Amino acid sequence: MLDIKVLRDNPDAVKAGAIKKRLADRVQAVDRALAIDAELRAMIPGLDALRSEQKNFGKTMGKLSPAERETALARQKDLKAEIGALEEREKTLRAELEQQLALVPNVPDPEVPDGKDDTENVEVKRHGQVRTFDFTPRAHYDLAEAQGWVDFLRAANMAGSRNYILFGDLALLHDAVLRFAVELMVQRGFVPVDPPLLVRDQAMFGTGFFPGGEEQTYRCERDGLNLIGTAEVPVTSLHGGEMLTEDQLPKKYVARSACFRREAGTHGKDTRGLYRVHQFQKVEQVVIDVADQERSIRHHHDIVANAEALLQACDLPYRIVAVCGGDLGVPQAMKYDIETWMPSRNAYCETHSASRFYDYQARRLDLRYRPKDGGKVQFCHTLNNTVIASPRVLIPLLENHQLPDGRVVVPAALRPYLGGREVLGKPLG
RNA sequence: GGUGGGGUGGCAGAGUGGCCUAAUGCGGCAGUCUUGAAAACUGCAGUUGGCGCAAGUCAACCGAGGGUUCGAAUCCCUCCCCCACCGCCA
Repeated sequence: MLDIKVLRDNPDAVKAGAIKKRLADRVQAVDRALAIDAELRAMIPGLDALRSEQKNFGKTMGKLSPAERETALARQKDLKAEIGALEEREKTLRAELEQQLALVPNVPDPEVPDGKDDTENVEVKRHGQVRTFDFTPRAHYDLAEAQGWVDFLRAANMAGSRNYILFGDLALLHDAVLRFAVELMVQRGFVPVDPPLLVRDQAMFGTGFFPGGEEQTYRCERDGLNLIGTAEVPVTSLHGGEMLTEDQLPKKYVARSACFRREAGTHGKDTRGLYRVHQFQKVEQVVIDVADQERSIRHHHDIVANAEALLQACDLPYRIVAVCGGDLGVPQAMKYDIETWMPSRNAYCETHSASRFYDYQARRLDLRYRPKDGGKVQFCHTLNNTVIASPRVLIPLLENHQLPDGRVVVPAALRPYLGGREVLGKPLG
């Protein structure tokens, strides 16, 4: 949610932002919001004056003669009807304003590259050597199935497509990388959180997933609850509705959680293997801090660096892209994706997504703080980034670290989580 | 699931139809005193919106939404949440 004042002062910039995000259909929400705002502001002074008159009546009533009292009461009746009608209109307008304002996307920062979709994201950094194989490397699904580490068929039978069952060492590796990720973040001062996975609509709305993301979300209709697609939702909502004090900030949280995504509209895309699945585990980092653009940008770089540290510790080649306007979501002001090299796909593929929102989420969540210097109450800034998502990260781990015989080398950083083992699997024929 | 008690400003906590324009305390800010700090004292101060260059001024807000009333923090209804006890249960 943007401040209505931003729309008033700079409607063209807000509209240009929506167009840069390729959300042209939401441009009209700006004009609608402004029209409603104008009507509200035109009627409020009159309404306030009437309410003022009504309110003052109680003080004078006692001094009136019976006859005067009669006329005064008649006037009060009129006032009541008049105020009632105006309040009805005000209520409708405020609801509509809220609705339109909720549709207005956050304005992308100037540094966000122009572009229509993820093919036009701009690489800003590349790290690590892409491995060249002197044997024919196996794709992770072939390798894992041959090792008896994964079963897609039985998973599909019991749960439908885009599901998987991990077994044995791969189940352990999955857990190892997640545990490593949590510990790394705890070392870096983040507070571990184990949040609810089923949340109310307000949390989905507050983080900007609703309206718009309903189709991607599993919903428990009879309880009115939604399964989270990322721990960003409950963790960013953690202090929703609260008034924090500046000395409580920044809040840095790390949450490991299961994540659920319907992947509607992706039929036929990435159907093979562990890349695009309905349920996965993710370690997510969330930062909540004061309303300071420069600090937000610094946090943004920090949370990217945290993810990089993890990938480097796992000896995985990756690159960072600045996500272009057309690939940016509604609530983000700027986003970096980290893409890790996946030999079977012969490409760098998204494994991390680091976003900064400024106060867009905080406004929707009513997440505020009181500045130290006694200044005006402010909305917080929020950011988040993946630390690791598995099983997706198992793809590069298996494929980049495979041996010619189908065994897999464990990166040194993960060995403590696997009983010190350096290699997983048995030699394949 | 059942019964009962609650939800008031940053926090605690008074307030059962009209001087509530929400007491009081804590915390916060400014000042006096002090080498500095603490204590003490004095003053300022809720949030949101409208109008205004500003001082200011008007309105809304007492968990959410409806209702009764000339008038609601206060009475009624629905919902949400918290606490206590009982039942069931991982």
